[in-house]
Amino acid sequence: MKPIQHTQSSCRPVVEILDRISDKWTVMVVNQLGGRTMRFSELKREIDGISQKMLTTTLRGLEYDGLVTRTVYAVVPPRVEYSLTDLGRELQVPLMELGKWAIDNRDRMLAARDRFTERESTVR
Amino acid sequence: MKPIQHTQSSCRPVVEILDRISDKWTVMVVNQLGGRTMRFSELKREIDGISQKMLTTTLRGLEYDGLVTRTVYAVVPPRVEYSLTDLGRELQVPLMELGKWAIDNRDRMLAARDRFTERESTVR
DNA sequence: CCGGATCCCGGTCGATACTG
DNA sequence: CAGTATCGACCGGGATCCGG
Repeated sequence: MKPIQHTQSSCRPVVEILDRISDKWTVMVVNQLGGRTMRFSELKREIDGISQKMLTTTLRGLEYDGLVTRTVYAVVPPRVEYSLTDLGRELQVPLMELGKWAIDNRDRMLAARDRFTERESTVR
Repeated sequence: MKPIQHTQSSCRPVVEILDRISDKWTVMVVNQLGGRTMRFSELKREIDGISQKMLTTTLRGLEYDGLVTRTVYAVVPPRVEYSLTDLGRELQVPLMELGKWAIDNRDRMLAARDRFTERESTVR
């Protein structure tokens, strides 16, 4: 009968949600999709380094979670468009800040890595 | 000689940084570590579902990236303490907002999943 | 041709056991 | 207590095939 420490992190459910939204490709896709509607190939072109398989998987997950809408046009060649839902646009707010942090602090992280490596080589 | 579209997402470097900071366990560790210093076992206890291996790996990565400080006390039993650096505390700001979003919108995501599943079964 | 499904392979993750 | 070692399971990436 231990008292439950209700810190946010000791909850399995939160981990489960974080596992979906704090994924590298999820962050990239939601940030890229921001605002406007985009085609599959357009997303693939813009998001550097993503494989078509992972883009498909990520978009399916986002659709399942109600963050993205998928619209198929029965034309040839096929045309499939993706856009954020309301929930997706709300998620985009914290994700964009994360992306901004990444851009702003990249150099500091790289510098820290250099210091770490250098420190290691002097200690040994 | 194609013109470079300098949208944030088409930069490999940003993907590389995002890959490190938008990782499930990284988010959990930084959020848990917020403010105060913690021991290895304390982190392991608080972060639900993390394995000792992934905690070690994640902490090593965070140390390498200059986000966390690792302090070893030469006592027996061993005592190793971890705390956020200045850079880590700055990263914590967007990460906590992401965690907050996860908590606030969990139900909406679960509801969306139900709708998705239901829709699938009716279409078929 | 576009969007995506499938197969194979290599790397990563997790559980368990062991050590200073 | 705070890790390392090991091994099987799973996941991501690339190549290839396919349906409209």
